[in-house]
Amino acid sequence: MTALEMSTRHGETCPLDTTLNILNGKWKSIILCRLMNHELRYSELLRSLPGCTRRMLSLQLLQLEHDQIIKKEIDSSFIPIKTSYHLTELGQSLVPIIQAMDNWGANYIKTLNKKKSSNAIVR
Amino acid sequence: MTALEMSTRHGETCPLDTTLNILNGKWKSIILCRLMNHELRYSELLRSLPGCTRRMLSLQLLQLEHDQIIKKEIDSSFIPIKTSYHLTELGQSLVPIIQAMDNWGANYIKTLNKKKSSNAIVR
DNA sequence: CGGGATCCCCCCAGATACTG
DNA sequence: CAGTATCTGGGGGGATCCCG
Repeated sequence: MTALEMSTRHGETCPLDTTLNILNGKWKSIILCRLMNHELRYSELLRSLPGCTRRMLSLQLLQLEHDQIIKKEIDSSFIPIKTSYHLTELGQSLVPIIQAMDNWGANYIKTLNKKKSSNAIVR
Repeated sequence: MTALEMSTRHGETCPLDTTLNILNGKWKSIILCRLMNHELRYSELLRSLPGCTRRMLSLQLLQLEHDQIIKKEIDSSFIPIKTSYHLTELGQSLVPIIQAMDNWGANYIKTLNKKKSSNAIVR
């Protein structure tokens, strides 16, 4: 089921939910981070995601592909075959949002840490 | 467990993950949408979220509160007591991101629909 | 190398009942 | 009114094996 179908099955479509459904997934956001600058092969992605199983990587990649955020390229002229993944145009258009969320997250973390240390002083 | 703790327990902290952990949750995004413009009471929120159980609403509100995105106000001078929820400053700072994600989602949906109809013509 | 199929466990969330 | 407590099942995800 695509992110779009997920967010439209309840009657009214909430575009925000569609976006979150696309990014929602244990490894999707970090996968997109990895693919932001250059394409990567399956095994390269796997190695760059400590703790991610092959099953999970495949599932997450499949969903991102169904949502047309990434595209798979297969080079079967060699054995063993090589596959690589890269962002589609739609995926590229998501990059600014991802960066904005990353920036916001960094600021959020800083703010919380600041609060914590000032609380420590009060104590 | 807060969104920050969730995203830091694996060693390296990914701010993007922190942000997504905050928004990640079946009802959180739509709750934030409801609270974007004005505070709301618990029962008002519940009524504005068809399909959301009281249990789920309580859990989601609790998490958003722990992440310091929203704040609960209790007026116990009356019986029955009245509680209301509103965005914190941190929560307010998230609004532009939410709107950007909403806009992107709307465009995404349009793009997919356009593709689908052009495919229909080809067929 | 790059997956898919299968089994299985645990946790999330729904239903229901109770409370200050 | 504004929540908690308890029980329960269904699905997400890990482990393992298989395949082109």
